[in-house]
This record gives sequence, C-alpha cells and structure tokens, in this order.
Amino acid sequence: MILYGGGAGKDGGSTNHISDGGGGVVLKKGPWTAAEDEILAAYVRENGEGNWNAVQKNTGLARCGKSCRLRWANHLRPNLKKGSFTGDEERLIIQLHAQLGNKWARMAAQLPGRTDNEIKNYWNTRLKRLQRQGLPLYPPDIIPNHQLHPHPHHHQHHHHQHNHHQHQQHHQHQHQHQHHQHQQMYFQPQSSQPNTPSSSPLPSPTPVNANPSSSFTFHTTNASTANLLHPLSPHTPNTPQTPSQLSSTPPPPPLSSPLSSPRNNQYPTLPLFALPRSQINNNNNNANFTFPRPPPLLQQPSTLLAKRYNNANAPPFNCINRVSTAPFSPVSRDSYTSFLTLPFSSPTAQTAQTATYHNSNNNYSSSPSFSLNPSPSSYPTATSSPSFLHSHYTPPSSTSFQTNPVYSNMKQELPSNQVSQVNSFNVNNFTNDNEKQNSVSIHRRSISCSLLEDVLEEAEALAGGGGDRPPKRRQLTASPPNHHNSNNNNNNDNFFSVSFGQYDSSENLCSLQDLKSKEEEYLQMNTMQEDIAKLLDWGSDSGEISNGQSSVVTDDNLVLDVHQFASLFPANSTAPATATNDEHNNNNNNNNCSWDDLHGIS
DNA sequence: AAATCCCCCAACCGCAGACAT
DNA sequence: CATGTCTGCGGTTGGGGGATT
Repeated sequence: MILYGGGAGKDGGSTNHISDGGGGVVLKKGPWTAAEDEILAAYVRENGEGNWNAVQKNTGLARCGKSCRLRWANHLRPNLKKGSFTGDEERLIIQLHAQLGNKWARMAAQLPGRTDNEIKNYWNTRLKRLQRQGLPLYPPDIIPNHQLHPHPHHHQHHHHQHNHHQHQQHHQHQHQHQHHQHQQMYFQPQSSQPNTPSSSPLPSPTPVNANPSSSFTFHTTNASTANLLHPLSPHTPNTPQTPSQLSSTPPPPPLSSPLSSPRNNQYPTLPLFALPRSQINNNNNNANFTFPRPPPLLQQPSTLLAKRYNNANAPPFNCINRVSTAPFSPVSRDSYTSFLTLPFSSPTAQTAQTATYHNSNNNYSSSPSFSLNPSPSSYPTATSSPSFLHSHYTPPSSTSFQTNPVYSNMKQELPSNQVSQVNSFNVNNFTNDNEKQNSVSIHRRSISCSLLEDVLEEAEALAGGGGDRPPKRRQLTASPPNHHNSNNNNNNDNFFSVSFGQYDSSENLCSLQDLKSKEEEYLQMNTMQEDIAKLLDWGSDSGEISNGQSSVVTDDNLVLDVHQFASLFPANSTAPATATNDEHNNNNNNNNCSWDDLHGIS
C-alpha cells in the first residue's frame, strides 16, 4: 500500500507513505523532519546503532529500518564532517577511486566523517563534469587500478560480480591493487565508470604513460599517501618519490592531454592538484603534471562558484564553509573544533551571524571575517556542517548543530534542513585576545582559494593553528570591503597570487615557534596517516609506514616542511603573481598544469 | 519577471552478504 | 542446509535552488 500525501518530499514529488508490508504501518518516505531526526537520534543514543527495524517498532517512527540507518549514517551520527571536501580529501578520493573503483563505502572508511553517499555524489558530480569537459578522471600520474584488469569494460556490466569478488577478498584487495598498479598504463577511465556513458567525451585511451619508467604514480607511495592526505605533513623520509627520484623519472606530459593549453602552455605554474611535498620541492623542469582539484571552482567561477558559494546578496567574500577538522582523525577533530562567523548582511550571512553570535555581544567588526571557536563544546558543530555551508542552505537556520538532534532538542515538524534557530550551544564567543587574533589572522587570509588554500591553511595550522585550526574554505573568495583592496581581482587566473599575496608569511612563520606545543597534535595527525596507510596497505612494500617510521614528526622536519613550502611561494615574490596574472607567462620552473589555464574550460 | 536549464545531494531502490533460526 | 531477517553497498532518482536565457 502506498499512500501519498502530506508535505513535500521526493519520490515523485510528494512525500510517500508506504506500509511496511505487514502490519499495516504506514511508513513515511521522503525528507526527514527535524522531529524524526530527534526521535531517531534519541533512539540511537539510548540503544546504539543497529537493529534499525526496531526503531519503528520501538519509537513509532514511521520510517523503515533502512531509512533510519541511512539517515543516521549520513546525517545524524556524530563526527560527521559536512561541507565541501577539502583538497586533501579530494585527492584521496581520486586516489582511492583509482584504486578501488566505485567502492564508496571503502573510500568513506578512509575519510573519517565522510559518508559513502557523499563521496559517491562527489565523484559522480566530478565525473559528469570532467566528462562534459572532456577531461580525464584521473591525473596521469594516477593509474586507475581497476582499469588494469583484463576486461575493464566489463566492470560496468558485471558490477555485482565484481563486488562479490571484492567482498570475498576484502582483506586482500588493497594488496592486489598495489600489485596491479605496477603496470604503468594509463587508461581513460570511462570504461570503468559505471556512470560513464560509452559516448564519453573523454580523450582516447592513449596510454599517456606508456613508458613505465618515466612515470610516477601514487600507488607505491607509503609516505606520499600521507603527504597526499597532508601535503604539508612532515613526511620527508620514506617518501618514495623523493625530489631526486622525481628528477630522474619525470613523468611525461600527456601525449594528448586535454590539459594541454591552447596557448601551448602545457605546464603552467599553478599546481591545482596539490603535490606531495617532495614534489612541491622539486622545483626543476620536471613535468610534474599535477592534477587539479575538481575543476568547477576553477573552471566555472562565474557560474558554479557563484552558485554554490556566493549568495546573490552577499559580498563575494563568502569565506566560509570549511569547518576544518583534524586530518581524518575523529579524535583530533575534537580539538579542532572551529566555528565560523559571517558578519555579513546577506541572508546567509545573517543567518551565520545569528548562529555564531547568538550568544555573543554582536560586536564584531564591520569587516568581513570569520572566527573560530575552539571550544570543545562546539565539537558537534565542527563535525556536522553549518547549514549555511550548503548550497541548498535554507535560512533561517542556526548551525548544523541544530540539525543534528544528537545535540539538540528541537522537535519541529520541519524538514530537517530547515531547522529553527535553537541554539543549543554557545558558540563563538570571543572572549580573549587569542581568539580575536585568530579571527584577524584568518581574515587576513580571507582571499584564498580551494586546494592551495587548504594547503596553506594546513601549513598555518601546523605552524600554529592548533586548536584554533582555521576552517578550510573551498570557494574562491574575494576581498572583503576595506580589506585586501589590493587584491580584489579574485578570479581563476590569479587566485594563486591572490591567495599567497594575502598569505602573510611572517605571522605564520613566527607561529612556527609554537610548534612544540602542537607536537602532540601533529603526532595525532600522523597516527591517522599511519592508520590510513595501513588500511590501504600501501606500505606493504617497505612496511615503513606501517611501523610508523614515516610518521615520526619532529620540529625540525616540520619547520622545514613549512618553510620549504613557504619558500615556494615567497610572500614577496612576484613569481606566483606573475604567473597567475599573466596567463601567458609560463613558469617553467614548475611544470605543473592547471585547469584554469585551459581556455576551453574556463 | 518568468521560463528554462543545470547542478547538487538527500533519499530511495534493488541486490547480496552476514547472521540467526 | 534452508529460510528469513538484518545490514550494507552501489546505482539511481528527482526535488530544490541557483544560474542563465
């Protein structure tokens, strides 16, 4: 029996009610309401996860167990990290997908706080985008492992069989992948992408790395895996692709790469896909073909960016939305609780204000800025996104905190993403100078962008962020009024210079002196890297990462790390600005290809 | 201003493995 | 061993909403 009616919903445009097939209980479908969330959350709080079918029986919640589980897993459970993926996460997703294929759950296991659904959506979106633009799914230095199988074109049509195989070999999977990856063929990925139509506009499957010795892939990179997770992580030892190695085995440019610039600017400067540190330091002529972060931010700034991040009424400085978390460590995330404020006038910003200043004095400056509240009490906020981070954000809303009934008590029959402004927590009270300084510090970097910005933020966080780890931001951000007026020309061509132009290294370098106090945090981060490496079994060759050797963090290498990174982009250097402001200026010392230099996709 | 397009993502579905009976 | 139930996974759908026309 299917009953339709009542409220908005999906599945045909209306909220469905469907019986459970037996007892005549009408089960609801469609979007969850806040009240339902609360019921479910309360149940899980009391009974724990599992036995989802009992939820309906015990609580009367008119949702099937499946739906309850999904709702909990994707939205209600603690430690969920919402908002856009960080650059690190994006890189990891790409890598994991190259290794695992559409194994979203397993990928999600590598991305704490992220759900398989989220990753799947991200990938599918990315897939569509890249296909539409005729771009490869993977950077040339990433060999989609599953495409190295003899019949990659069968992947799609025999998906379940493939799944079975993988299920049965669950614990061997990674190792096998690693083995296969020693083949150095770069197949275009459409054959392995279930969602990829056969008429994919992707380039022909020309092996771009036909010469195995001349390419490098991530597949054997124990430490580089960690580096990819944390490009600035102090993993210099054991990084398989040392600068010297890279120098000796420069990956050739794609023979027919869609990344080739129509200006013959094949390897412009901007590494849109962050490199492992070892590669970053490799400032030679190697054709380090860096893969971009997902293109939209760079390729469609006027559309997608604006769509996703810029409220029509908001100033372009919509510098929000990354609630940074400790790098893939739910434990660390506790200490990285941060909160953002958006003292804007836009509805979104106002909502953010309301959310974040709800209990404060509202005496924030008129300058757009955001601030952090490292208070542990706001932990859930850090892990469940502020609603304003989402493109579908519907004001009024407080923070996502309130969307998570685990930590709130709202009982309103509203779509769960349209919760009332019930402030369950006091957030973002600027009570001391440090916090204010954090705000200022972050504000100074308000013009930044996406992955690179993430790297910078991470560097800063490593240098001195600590518990005040700044939120990550994904979108391009423009100069707020009265601030950074010299770098208001925020666009895709100069984001790099803008970002670094705003990145006053002095303060951050000074903050390096505080490294010792953050050592524990670094260790925590690296522990997570270890865990990931272990899970991926990418360290099986040497075992070094598994035994933690590569995870040793010292002040020295950390400082070196940050300094090395900083040396790449000296604050006073004109090189980045030149490279970015002048599209035709090719920085030959850093042969990285960037998407934003591609006229065809910009 | 309205219509249309397009993208994002929440939530659904079916399938299959794991487990219990 | 067969059957039923629960759970997890991956694919797909379609509404919401911003962007464009």
